[in-house]
Amino acid sequence: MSTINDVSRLAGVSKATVSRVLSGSRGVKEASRAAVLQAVETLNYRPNVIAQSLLSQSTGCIGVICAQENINQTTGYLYALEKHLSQHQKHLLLRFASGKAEVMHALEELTCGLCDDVLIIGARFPLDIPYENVILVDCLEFDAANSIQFDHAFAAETACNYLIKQGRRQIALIAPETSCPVEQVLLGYKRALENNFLPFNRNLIFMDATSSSVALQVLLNNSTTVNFNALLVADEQEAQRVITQLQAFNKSVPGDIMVFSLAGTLHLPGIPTIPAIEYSMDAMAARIVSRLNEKTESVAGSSVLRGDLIIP
Amino acid sequence: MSTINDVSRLAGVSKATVSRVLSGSRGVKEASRAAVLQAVETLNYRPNVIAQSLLSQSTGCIGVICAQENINQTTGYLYALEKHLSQHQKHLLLRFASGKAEVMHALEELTCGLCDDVLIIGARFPLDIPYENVILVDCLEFDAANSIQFDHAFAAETACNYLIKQGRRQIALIAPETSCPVEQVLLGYKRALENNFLPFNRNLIFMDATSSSVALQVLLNNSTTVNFNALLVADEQEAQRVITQLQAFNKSVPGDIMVFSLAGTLHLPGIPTIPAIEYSMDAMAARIVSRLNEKTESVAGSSVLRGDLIIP
DNA sequence: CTGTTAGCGCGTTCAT
DNA sequence: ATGAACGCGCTAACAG
Repeated sequence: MSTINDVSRLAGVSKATVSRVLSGSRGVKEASRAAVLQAVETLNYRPNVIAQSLLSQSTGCIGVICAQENINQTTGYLYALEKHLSQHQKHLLLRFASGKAEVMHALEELTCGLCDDVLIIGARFPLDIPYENVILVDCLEFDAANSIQFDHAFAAETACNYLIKQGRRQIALIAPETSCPVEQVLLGYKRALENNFLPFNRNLIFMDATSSSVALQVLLNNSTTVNFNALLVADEQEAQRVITQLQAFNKSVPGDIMVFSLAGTLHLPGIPTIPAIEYSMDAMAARIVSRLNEKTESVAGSSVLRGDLIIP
Repeated sequence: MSTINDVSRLAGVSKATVSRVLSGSRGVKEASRAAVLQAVETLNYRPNVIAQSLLSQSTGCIGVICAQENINQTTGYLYALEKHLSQHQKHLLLRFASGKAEVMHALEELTCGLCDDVLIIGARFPLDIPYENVILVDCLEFDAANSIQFDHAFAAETACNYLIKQGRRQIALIAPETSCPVEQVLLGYKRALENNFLPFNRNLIFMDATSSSVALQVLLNNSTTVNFNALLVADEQEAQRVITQLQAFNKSVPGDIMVFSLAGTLHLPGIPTIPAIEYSMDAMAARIVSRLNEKTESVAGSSVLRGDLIIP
């Protein structure tokens, strides 16, 4: 790769002039401007962004650490994020990490000058970040200063209200800690029940189950004593899993049991659409990018994103 | 962020000594080594990788341009790739691009010193790359020097052989140019037919159809004159789409028509598994990383990856 | 064993 | 208008 020295030599001017032509172009004699442009063309010169970064102390790289346990998801959110970032001349440095140790390790590697800022997405474990320029997206810390949250309480409340209006008053909830922030979900769940003057039945709630399959089985086994005609699950994958299991036990969906996904739908042909809360990945990306730009002006804070109700 | 100067000042040694301690640690007096380590600790100093990159002329960043038309896929391949790359101390710089212009634009932005190498994945359009350090993965150019190809001919041949052994001798093929390399697929398709002494029926082949739905409809409308009891499609998404359409026309799957996906399965609960060719993303990632390391030793070439047959 | 010097490629003074 | 010089943070070569 040719450098600015090669260009200045070929054009018969100094490095400074070359630099001037390529950046501002102001106050340069037309002759030398043309010569520089010509030399740039023949040498196919492009300024080395690393050298520029060293000087400007910013690389334009945004680290994105995906901490989702549930990796088998669509690229939807990465796509939306990348589109918004590249529109703002920023690069997306991708990293997957499961568990706190891996996240912190990735963070170490990205914050040595490589990335201007780092996003941590979907961590379902506590995380105390010692760095400034880190934004937590849909992570556990609710009150962290620099975080963008999905309003899971709102989602659960909306879900319950919808189900209740559909005549489903016995709503089971299977939401393991690893897939969603349980306190938030439970908060919304209870709020909806209260507002509809319905009793809270602890036997319908499964938050600590290691496996959602086991939780559902407990429900099915006790179905003579514990009634339920709706089921709230963390995401669409969980939904499909429980639907299969329900059908194996002769429960029709949504006839007997209405299954509701608290996060997203897959929109795949062949899969029947179920009611769900869906978060706009585009809105999320927009929020993130605006936050990144805000940071330059040293404004910060926590913001909350609410999902749309999808009705099949 | 503190610099090497801060450390050297605090430790009372020169920058060079600090550098020595942090890299080689060989031939440094124990006293000053301890002083440096102490200063590093208190200042929480970490070398700036950008400055190191400027000197070493390599950033450890690998650009990955995803040119898939079909974006709604799983993160599977990105996950596998990132895991392999980070294992080799390399960073994955992600970029989505549709169409040649966008790909070339992304390439321009990444090859200005930011990325040591660039991967272009899944481009279904011609692409003449003017740069050295670019590897084409599952792209159109079959004979490009630096490419890693999926053996689509082998996939189609395997698929047909399997279907024929299952008693399906009228195999329709819907493979639009945008989703797979048509020549390759057709090659394998024809080879299998020849080896099984079956006639080639042009009316079963749809390669240029703008929409696979239209193609299938042509087949269904002509079903009195053109028989088919198996259907080869590009990927699982296509498969689910055509299955829905087939069922709407009272064709049972796989009873009347066996649908075969030429690339991948989703393995989602709720979706019945169909026969398919599945490429190991882990094997692909391993191949890519080994090619990346080979390049350092200036060895190159084209290699081909074959997929596994998945039987439901 | 360690400090000094030079230079990676670039932008930005400060002179001229 | 433009060239020389400096510095971004770091490592490598040389000298002591």
